Formats: sequence, structure tokens, C-alpha cells
Amino acid sequence: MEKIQPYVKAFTAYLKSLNKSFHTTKQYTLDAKQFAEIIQHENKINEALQLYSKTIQEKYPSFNSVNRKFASIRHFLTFLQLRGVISVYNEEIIAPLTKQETELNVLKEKQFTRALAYWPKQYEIALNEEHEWLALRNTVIVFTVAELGIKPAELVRMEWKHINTEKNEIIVLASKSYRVLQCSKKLLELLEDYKHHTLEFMPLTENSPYVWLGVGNKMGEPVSVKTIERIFKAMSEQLQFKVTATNMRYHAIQKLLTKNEDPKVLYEQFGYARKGVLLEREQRFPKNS
DNA sequence: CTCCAAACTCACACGACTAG
DNA sequence: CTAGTCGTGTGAGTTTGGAG
Repeated sequence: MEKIQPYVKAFTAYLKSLNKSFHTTKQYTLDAKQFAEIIQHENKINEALQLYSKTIQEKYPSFNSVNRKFASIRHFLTFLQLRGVISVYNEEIIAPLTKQETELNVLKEKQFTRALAYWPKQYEIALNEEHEWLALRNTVIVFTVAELGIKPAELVRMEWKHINTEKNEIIVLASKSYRVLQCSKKLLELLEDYKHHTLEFMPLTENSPYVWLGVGNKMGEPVSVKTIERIFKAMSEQLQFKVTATNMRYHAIQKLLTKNEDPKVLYEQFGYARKGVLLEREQRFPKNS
């Protein structure tokens, strides 16, 4: 068997030619590179796979990680076969491991209440106008995630024109689709309040279409998901428990689940493609909470 | 055909680093 | 200090294949 390290580059080009997304290409390339590294001194494909499988399982504790890497390598092996670098191999060696159920991390009611109170408190104790504005923005961000249960990537895409004050509706742009969500009067008022403060604090951003702006940001550009992460990170550190956009999202979903909403309404509201995914999540919600 | 678990893909989480 | 980018690991979300 010839050395496969030189084929990693060609693999990347191959993935691009298949119109794989940026993320997928990047991840598969990374995995292929690691694979080539591990097996570089092996001569027989099945022995190489044995070594790889063993190395990966020792290095990564999570089943998901191992299985994702195996999936990458199956693609890579197919590619190598296409190029005639290898012929057949024993598929069993890198067959997916059977995965175990993991319980979802959902915010408890008490934690949820405390999380909501965090930024309003920061607003009260703000020492200057900038901190005050930031605290207000972060308050509205957290309230939006809490009520709508949307994901960070969806949040940062929000534009003022997506908000319909008459019909109490907000259009949420997902990666490949959009959905229209009902929202409370209170949230609309908060958004409006934040809009006015932003206009006063940063008048030059007046014609930015985006809702969530930053102080050290490129003029009129929305903040990134990294900033959303940091907003939750800051809360977590102060509050002594982990709050993320995702576990707040789950809190919102669970609330509706316990109210026995129609599943169809639920999976549409939270942007799931089909109800199966939601049912799977339901299994994994913590039992007594 | 329907349906759903497995396979696959995408993006969040988080640390390290950088800019202003 | 607030924010963006990049690298890496992993969980969330989407698609598919094959059972019925």
C-alpha cells in the first residue's frame, strides 16, 4: 500500500467538487489528515484500520466523536478506492459504535428565573452609558431566546423588518428555511425600547437592518454567534450554573411539551424538520423536573 | 407508499489569539 | 473591555435507506 498522506489534498478537492459545505469539507479533511498521520507506517489496509480504530477510541471518550470520525474515514476510503490507492477493506473495523442515550441539559425553573433576572440587574448597576446599553441589549437578547427558543445563528440574523408589531409576529430565518412565530406584547415592547436606546446611543447605526449590534463592531453589522455565547458565558460565571442558548431553548420546548401542545405545532415552532426529532428529544428530557 | 433509526451534515461550545 | 477569527471536539439537526 502506498503512502496516503499526499491524497488528503486531493480528497479536499473531491469533497468540494461534490458541493459539500464548508464545514463538512473542513471537518472531513481534518479527519483524513489525522487518519493519514496515524497509519503512515502501516503497509496493509486492514492492519492500518485496526490501528486507527484503536487509537481513535483511546483518544476520544465520546461515542459521537468516534462515530463522526469513522463516517469521515469511510468517505475517505471510498475516495481512495476510486483513485485505485486501495482495493477492498474490512468494513467492520470502522463500523459505527452503538451509542448510548444521554440526558439533555435543560434549565431548571429556578435557574431560568435567575437567568432572566441577570441582565436587568446589570442594567440597574451600570456605571456608564455604554454598559447600560449593553445590559439592555443583552436583556432583550436573553428574553428573546427564552420566549422564542430560537438558536444563536437564527438570533443574529434578525432584522427589524422581520418584526410585525401589528400581528405580534416575528419571522425567524433558519439556515434553509424560515418560520413565523407568535410573540408576546411584552417582548415587542422590550424590542422597541431597545431600538430607541440604540438610536440614542449609536445614532449612526440608524439605517442598519439588523437588530443586534455591538459597540466595537463594524458599523451596522450584526454581532456574531460568538458574542451570544459570551453573553451566556458571563451569566454562567456569575450565576454558578451553566446557562446556554441551547438549554434555555430546551426549557422553552419542555414548557410547551408539558402543556400537551399538538406535536405538529411544536416542531414547527422550534424549527424541526419533522416530528421524529422532537420525539427523540422528548425521550431525553430529564424525568422529574 | 410510510416511518424512523442510523448515517450524515451542520453548527454550537469553548479556548486561544488578535484588533480596535 | 468588547468583538471577531480560528482550531478542535462534540452535540444538535437533517437526510436517507430499508423494513414493513
